[in-house]
This record gives sequence, C-alpha cells and structure tokens, in this order.
Amino acid sequence: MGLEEDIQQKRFSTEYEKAAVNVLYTASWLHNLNAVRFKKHGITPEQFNVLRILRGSFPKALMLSDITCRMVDKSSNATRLVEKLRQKGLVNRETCPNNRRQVDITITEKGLAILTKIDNESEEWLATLKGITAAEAKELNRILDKLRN
Amino acid sequence: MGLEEDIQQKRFSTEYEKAAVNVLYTASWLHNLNAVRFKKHGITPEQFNVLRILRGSFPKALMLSDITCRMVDKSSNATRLVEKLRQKGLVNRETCPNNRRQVDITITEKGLAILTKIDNESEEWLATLKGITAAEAKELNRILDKLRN
DNA sequence: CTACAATAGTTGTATATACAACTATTGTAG
DNA sequence: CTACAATAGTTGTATATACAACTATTGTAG
Repeated sequence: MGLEEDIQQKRFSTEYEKAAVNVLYTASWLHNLNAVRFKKHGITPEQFNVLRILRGSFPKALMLSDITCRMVDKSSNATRLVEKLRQKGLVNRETCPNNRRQVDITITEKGLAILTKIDNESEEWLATLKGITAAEAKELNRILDKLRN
Repeated sequence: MGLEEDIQQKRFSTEYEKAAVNVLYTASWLHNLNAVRFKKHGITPEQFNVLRILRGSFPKALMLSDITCRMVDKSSNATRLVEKLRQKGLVNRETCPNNRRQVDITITEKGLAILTKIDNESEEWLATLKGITAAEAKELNRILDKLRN
C-alpha cells in the first residue's frame, strides 16, 4: 500500500513534497518497529542509540558532547538519556579527573550483554526490511544522502 | 556529506541497516526544517499536519478518529493536539448532535489563513529539497512505499 | 427491556524533544 | 594576576509520543 492510501491524502503538489512526507512517515514506521524490538530488553530506541555509540568507542569513554554529536537526533538530551541508562546499570559515568567540566561515560558489561542479545535477534528485524532488494537499499542511501546536501 | 560522517559511524553490517538509520536520520533533519518553517506561525509540525488534514475535508467536519488515522504519526494524541489548536482559535470542536460520543472538528478561517501563508512561503522550503532531481524523488517514493510492505 | 459488547474520546504517567537560562570550570587577553 | 570568554554539562518548561486505564454513549443478542 502506498503513502496516499496510508494517510488518505490524494494529491501532493510535487514529488518533492510527497517524498518529504514519505520519509517522515516511514521513519515513524521504523521507530515503532524498533520500539517493539527493544522493549523486551527494557530500553527505548533512543537509549539503544546511545548504547550503540558507547559500544563503538568501548573500552574508551566518551564525554557527553561526543555522544550528542553522534546521535541520530542531534537535539535529544544526552544528559537525561545517560542518567536513565545509569539507573539501569547499563553505563558508568564519572567526572573526568583532567577536566572537571567533562563527564566520562562508558558502557558496562550489562550494557554490552543487552546489545549482544539484540544483535542475535536482528535477523527477524532485517527480514522485515527485505521487501526491497539490496540494490534498492543502496540507492535509497544514495538518494537520502544527496537530499540532505 | 554522507550518513557515516554525520553520525560518525564507520561500518554498518548491511545496506539495510544503514538504510533504516538513514531514513530515521533524514526524518529528524526534515522535522527540524519544518519546525523552523512553522514556528513563525506559532504552530508545530504535528499541529500543521492536523490543520492540513482538516483543510482536506473542509468544510466538512472530521471526527477525532478520522484525524488520527490520516496522521503521519499514528500514535500521536489527536485529543490533545486539537485542544491546543482550539485554544489558538485555529479549529472548532463540538460534540456531534447525532452521536454524542463523537466530536466534530473543523478548521476555522484563521486556521485556513495560516495554511495559505505557509503555502506562499513553501518555495524556499522546496528549494532545500531540490538537491535531488524529480526523478530521484519519484524513485525515493517508490522504494519507501515498497520498503513498508 | 436488560446486560453487555462496541465505539469514541479523555486522562494519567513515563519517556523524549526543543529551547533557553543556568552553574561550574578552564583558558586567555591585557 | 584579573576579568571575561569559552567550554561542558544541568535544569526548567512547553510540546509531543506511547500506552494503559478510564468515562460516556450507542448498538445488539437474547
């Protein structure tokens, strides 16, 4: 079913306007899929994003601003997301001794274990994306990158 | 600049995973553009979406559930969005006399006037989307529609 | 007719985004 | 050295999403 049926809008003034709405609508669809996927592990898509970033630098710590600039959503509030993760024991946070303005964040073993579990379950999720071919996925990436420039 | 540089992630396990992140990232970028575009008119992107839906049926009223099922984000809370718009005088809402469970919502003249103003400013916004060709926009729409099925 | 299912919307709570004002610490021009 | 700019992060508030429990009204099986 195409976008027009999904949101019951017949006409878009241009293909560009339709593309913008389509990207937003598809992102909402993906976000919901992710929310379900991560829920059994007690984390949100945004918290998953932070954990994945921290795994990328593990065992090196990142400061909060490093996390923010790597996030999918730049204006999300890393302070509060990290605090949620800390309460669950998935990250450590401590003031950097060399520069007490900074806060060093590292992922814990428990955090890494959750990511490993999610990796092992990702086949099913990837299957839902395979309505398109690998070539189409590549073309999608190319067009989206070009759009933002 | 491609996705990898924007979020400083070097490798994705598949083109599919990268495409998923790319759609989410591009949607966040578009949402921010829209927020700026609508801000001078005192509405949010979500409120704009509701107004556009109501213009689509104008002068016929819609009930809340009609609005919800046409929205880009299906789980957003139409009750509260409509209440915000009513406080600004952009929509009317009254209990349906035939079925007092329903609430009939219509866009006001003031609401229509805001949409007209936004339409008149949309050239500039469309220009930011024209990094891709019309053919690429069409291909993007085709791939996104296919992805969701 | 009555009990109950279905429909339509509301409200409460946890989470997250958007933005601005704020504190604390560090760097540096003079 | 001192004043102030720059850096790093925190906190408050308005908005919106996600989900469940709730009220009110209407439809219908028996």
